[in-house]
Amino acid sequence: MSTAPTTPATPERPLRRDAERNRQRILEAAREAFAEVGLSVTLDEIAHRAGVGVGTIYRRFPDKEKLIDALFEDQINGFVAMAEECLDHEDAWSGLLSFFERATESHACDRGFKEVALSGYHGLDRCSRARELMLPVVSRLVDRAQADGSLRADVAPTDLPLLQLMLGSLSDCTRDVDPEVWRRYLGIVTDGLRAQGGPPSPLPRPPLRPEQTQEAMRAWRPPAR
Amino acid sequence: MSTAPTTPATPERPLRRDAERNRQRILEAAREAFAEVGLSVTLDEIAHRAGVGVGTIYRRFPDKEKLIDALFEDQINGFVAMAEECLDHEDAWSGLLSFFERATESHACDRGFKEVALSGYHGLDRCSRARELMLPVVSRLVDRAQADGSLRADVAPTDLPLLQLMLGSLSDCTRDVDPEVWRRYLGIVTDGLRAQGGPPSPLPRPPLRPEQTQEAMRAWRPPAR
DNA sequence: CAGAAGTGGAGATTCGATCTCCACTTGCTC
DNA sequence: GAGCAAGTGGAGATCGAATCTCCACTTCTG
Repeated sequence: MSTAPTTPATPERPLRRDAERNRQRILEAAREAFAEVGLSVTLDEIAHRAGVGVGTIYRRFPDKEKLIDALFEDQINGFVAMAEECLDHEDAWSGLLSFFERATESHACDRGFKEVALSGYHGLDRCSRARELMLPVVSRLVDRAQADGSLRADVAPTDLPLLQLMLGSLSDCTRDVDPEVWRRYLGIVTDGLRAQGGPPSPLPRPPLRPEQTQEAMRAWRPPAR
Repeated sequence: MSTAPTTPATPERPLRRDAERNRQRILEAAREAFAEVGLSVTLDEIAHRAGVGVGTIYRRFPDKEKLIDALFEDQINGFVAMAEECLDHEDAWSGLLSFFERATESHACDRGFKEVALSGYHGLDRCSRARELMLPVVSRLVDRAQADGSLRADVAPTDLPLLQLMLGSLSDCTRDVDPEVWRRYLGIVTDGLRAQGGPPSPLPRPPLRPEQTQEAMRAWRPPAR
């Protein structure tokens, strides 16, 4: 969300003023484009949004992967920090819910981030290292909520990323139709995770209308080969 | 599953015996390949599996789309029939569950079918006509289960295809790791759909181990552009 | 104002798919 | 079993979409 304080280039020799300005524009445009379209946006598209030529991008970043790595490092570390904060909720269940909701939200708002966070995407060392930090934190969230009897006993920490993945693909194809409707399905899933039944919790969003559903399905794309 | 009685070519003039045999091989190979890989398998791959050259495929089918349309017509009609059968369960809830389970199963076993059933995939007239028949049937399944108080009152018929879509993308990336684990997540989701809480229903499959989860995530691919 | 730094964007390159084409092979009919 | 229409394989024409290169030109800075 915030324009992160991305590394201001190696200060071996400072960039010319116009060059530095372009560098920032590229980073900004890339963040935007990755968020909207996903990691598959072309560099041509990014260059266009930044108002520069492709050549300018290649002058600053050796290749597309390096650009991605530079861009998402902060974001993925922030994600881990968010999970840790959720451990501090005094109520274990609401801590878990809060993690779940914020995680799904990040995925819904930023396709690029979702792809970096969920997939292997080879060659993003810094990002994949951060990903490894997640499982332990998630385990503690799960343990805590099972210990106090709010989370059903038969779910495991490894279930969470997979549930995230499911919700992520839903939000991916509903985003243009109703960008918040994923909350409805998150509600259904989390009701399915509670240990003791009670009445279902009210769903935070109304269902899609039939035409909206049609449109969402039309927006669905099979996974890339 | 069954080798459907696909239209035996226009009987204007019967094919030579070897040609008809090849035609069947192509259909069979295509069914297999679409199921395993999805609609994006190349015709080269299909030709290879069928033990014929690409040219032979093009002699029988004007293009890839026609081949797909021919292949999935029966299957999608069968799907609608299956949904109608589920209306006959005397218990509304188990009818709904049964539909849900069998639908997810078809998607898990056949990537091609999933893509035809869920996405718009333009230009498959016969298939898309069949898809339109679904909503009314699903509505009756939902109504019935709400009328007898087993299904939570705030879900709508349009929720079902979207829940299917979620489960479908899960099964897509877990299929090589544990082809049945989608049942676990189906269990969580359907627990979230029940009207009155009770104890959670036992999950039909154990969770994935951490390495398996890693592998499943590695198998995840972002939607095609 | 000189020269170093930076730039744009056409196009070289690679890749992976669909579909064409024709010299050759096979099956059917008489 | 001969002759010919039907059928075949698969190399390669063709398309499209992406990454990345290159260099004549522009812009900054000391």
